[in-house]
Amino acid sequence: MTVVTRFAPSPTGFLHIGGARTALFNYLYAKRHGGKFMLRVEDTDRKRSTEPAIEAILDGLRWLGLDWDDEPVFQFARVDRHVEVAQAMLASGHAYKCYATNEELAELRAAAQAENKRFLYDGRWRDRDPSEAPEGVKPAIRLKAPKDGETVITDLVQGEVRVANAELDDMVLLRADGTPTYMLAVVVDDYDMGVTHVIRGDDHLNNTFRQIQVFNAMGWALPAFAHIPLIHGADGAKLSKRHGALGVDAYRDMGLLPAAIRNYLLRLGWSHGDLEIVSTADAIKLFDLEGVGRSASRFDMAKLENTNAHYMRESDPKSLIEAISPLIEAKIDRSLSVTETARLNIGMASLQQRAKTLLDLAVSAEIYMDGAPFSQSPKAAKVLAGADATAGLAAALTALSAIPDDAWNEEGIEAALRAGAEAADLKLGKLAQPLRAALTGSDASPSLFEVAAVLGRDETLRRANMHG
RNA sequence: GGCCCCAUCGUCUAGCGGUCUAGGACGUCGGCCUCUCACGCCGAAAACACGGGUUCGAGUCCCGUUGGGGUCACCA
Repeated sequence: MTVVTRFAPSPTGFLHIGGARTALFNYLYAKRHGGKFMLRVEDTDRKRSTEPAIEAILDGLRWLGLDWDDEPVFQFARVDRHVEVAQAMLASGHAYKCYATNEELAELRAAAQAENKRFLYDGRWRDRDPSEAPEGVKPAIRLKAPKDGETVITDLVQGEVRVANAELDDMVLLRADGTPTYMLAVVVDDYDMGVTHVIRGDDHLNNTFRQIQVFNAMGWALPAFAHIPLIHGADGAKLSKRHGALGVDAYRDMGLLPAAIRNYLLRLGWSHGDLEIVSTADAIKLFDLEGVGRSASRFDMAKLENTNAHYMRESDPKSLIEAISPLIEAKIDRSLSVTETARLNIGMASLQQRAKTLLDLAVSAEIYMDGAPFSQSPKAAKVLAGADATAGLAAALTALSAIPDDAWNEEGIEAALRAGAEAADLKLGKLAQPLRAALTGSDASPSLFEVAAVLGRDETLRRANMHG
């Protein structure tokens, strides 16, 4: 049997981090088993579903590299089929028409609330003759759910979960206006799409009991279920929009790499011994549902950033330059010159060692722009204002000026600066820090010898002289 | 509140009855390296929620308590 998984977001907002992880797990599971990863847009709520949300979700998945197989299925386009199934259930006696009005239902709900009890539809039309139907009331169609016994979910993550059928009421399959409910639509779509493994957040666990009843009513084989724990915010509460849950686009804007997000999300709730760094290629070989934990986990930005820093270091310098060029251009308000790009090509390897995000990287790369440094950090200013800064800088300048053009490289610069320090009877740091402040406007940067080499003789001396 | 789920360092987790004086990672704090920063390396503090069982033996199995979470629509 070919594995078919699916990610089924409702397009009422952006793709948040929890959805991204659900998609990831579905993707990995399908790939692991050589199956298909499908996308289904659950847009049956016409009031809340929006086109921009659909785009945001699709873009988010694409950006994360979670490409789906086949065309996305739009649930709303399948209403006829959902209605057809509801009618079949009506015909087979697994469903019935319910003429209870909204007012009646509201009363029941209020009564239940007054007694501090949960509202359960009482099945008042379950066995009534249709001839008793009131005039002018359009019926909803409800599932004739089993009243006795229990419904059991055999979940690949949660184990066996059971509930007494008395706890479940006859849910609505088709609304009075003839539109299908989510509960009906999911089951029909999962069945029609040949979904073999339903991997979703465990906020759906309670829905699963009812969905199983629909599968049973239709005589359809059950897919395997795997309910993965939710991701909570740093405070332990559910990650909600009000709680600062962000769309994946926000993480992109923070300068995070998709590979890093995939790795972080994978490890959030899944483990394979002590493995921490797992590429997606490796994850496809290793991912299993047994490795998924059963308790909710908290989202930890610091660890995500650390993972991101790791992937930054591993990245191809060219791809990073491509990624940050637009950011730098926005900052300097012009295109990068050939010289500047050339400097980045040489300097990137060590810049990327130091950045946690693309944003950091773009800022650190500014030192290689013409006209930089664009600002001076307080610490750099302090270094330059120090008592021995002038002497150090002068010694550095003397040493630098004496370097012939053909020796202007990392080794040559280092040799000259070290010799200059010795000649002036100063520690290397006494020349290096003021020079660094002058060249970069900061007290921290890649190797000074490298920075000077990348900048070239003229630009280096120009910057150094501004403080000399 | 009913029902369901969960419970190891601050966080993510390893652990699937004895090898646990509980391991790894992030973070934190020291130190080394060193032209600064970062990387890297070395080291430290830091956890089995509680109470009962079962067992020769429990972080690991069972029950309860407590705590946390989810869910209770003619939303998805």
